[in-house]
Amino acid sequence: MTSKTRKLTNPLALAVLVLLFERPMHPYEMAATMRERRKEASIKLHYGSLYTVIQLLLREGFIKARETLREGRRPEKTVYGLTPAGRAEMHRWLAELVGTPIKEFPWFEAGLSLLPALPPEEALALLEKRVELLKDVIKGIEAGFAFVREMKLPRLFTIESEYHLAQVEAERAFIQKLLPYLCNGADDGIARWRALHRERKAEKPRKKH
Amino acid sequence: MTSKTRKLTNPLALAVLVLLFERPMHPYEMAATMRERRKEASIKLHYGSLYTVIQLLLREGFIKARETLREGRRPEKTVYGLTPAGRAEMHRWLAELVGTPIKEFPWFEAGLSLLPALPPEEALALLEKRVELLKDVIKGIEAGFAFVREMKLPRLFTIESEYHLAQVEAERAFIQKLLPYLCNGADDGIARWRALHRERKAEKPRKKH
DNA sequence: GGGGTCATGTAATAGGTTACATGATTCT
DNA sequence: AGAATCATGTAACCTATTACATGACCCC
Repeated sequence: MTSKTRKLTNPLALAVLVLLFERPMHPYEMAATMRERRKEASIKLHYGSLYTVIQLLLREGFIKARETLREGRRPEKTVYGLTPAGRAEMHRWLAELVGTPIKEFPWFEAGLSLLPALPPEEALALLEKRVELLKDVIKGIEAGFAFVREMKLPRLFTIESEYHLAQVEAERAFIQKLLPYLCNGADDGIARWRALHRERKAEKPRKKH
Repeated sequence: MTSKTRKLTNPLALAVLVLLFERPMHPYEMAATMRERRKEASIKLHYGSLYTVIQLLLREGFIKARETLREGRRPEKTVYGLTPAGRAEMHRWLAELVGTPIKEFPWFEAGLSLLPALPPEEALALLEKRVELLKDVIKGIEAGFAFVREMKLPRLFTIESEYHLAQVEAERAFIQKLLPYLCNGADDGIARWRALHRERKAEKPRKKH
């Protein structure tokens, strides 16, 4: 099954499959484990939809109930486990994620591609602001590393943060390299951009009053 | 309105607002223009949902019908234009996109964070495969630049591709730096990873037959 | 007694995708 | 004649999000 034909696209579903590959668990335990491992930092998941996702995984035959526990008068805990199909799907999905680059659509890329709709001076100011904020993000990630190193957690469990850092770092460097062009660029694009927004500014005030 | 309270999150809606900021258009013309400018390369959009999105923009009061044209017996063309609210929303949204970094959730980052669920040798092979594919992606983007340069299009209209290239390049570099660690890493994480999958492999064959 | 955690779920909503349907016009 | 383009829309589906609801148990 390729990504095109995959029904479940919610990353929470993959996270659940991986957890159950480790060992059978009941839903609350899954959420607790993921929270403990801070999976929400690297995987887009909403714990609120856990029970929905489990329904879907059941429907697809990827997991099945193993046993139902009851302690005292508390609600029943249903422990789920992977089916062979689930194990296969987990493997296929994860291997695809790791081995095959897919085009992602970061919002910033969309923003850049629509940048000419902002006045040039404003665009410049916003990008400078972004650079500052990115520096804070970078500090935050590095602080996270420092913390993890103190806890003596092996590097293997933080490679996703290393990746995140590399991406953010690259973005920062990219913007800083881009700024001079937007600022002093003498090509036709920049000229037309400036002209367009000068026109607009001349038009608008008429409407007021 | 911040991203938290925004109702329309479909980037196609933003693209439409920006187009109408340029000039009033009818839907088909919007799609044609976006296609011509290859917006689908940098913005996640499905032209099929254009008419749905336009309904939503109308409902929100961001656009309104300007005039309805009919040529011969063809279907009516409704030309839409921005309302003041639409212009404001466009500006707010775009400025936010450009000026404020938000956490994105690339699938590869999720994959890395779940990597221990794959056998180490396989993970390694997949990452090596990914590097090769990334090199192709990079070549593709660079070929795009060459083409654009021949067309004498100003750089301003390709900065989103430059950004994309920077990100992909950073990812390639990151993986190549990571590989030696996964391969020869002598820390506890790698050791436990190898041990876990050795165990699994020893278990599984029993099930067959 | 109250707050926090354990633990499960339901229901409403809707934004978005996909596929389908229609028909005129223009080009080859 | 037939294919491609112009041009608009509908309708089903449905994943996923959000909010709400429930109640036991435990510790201070």
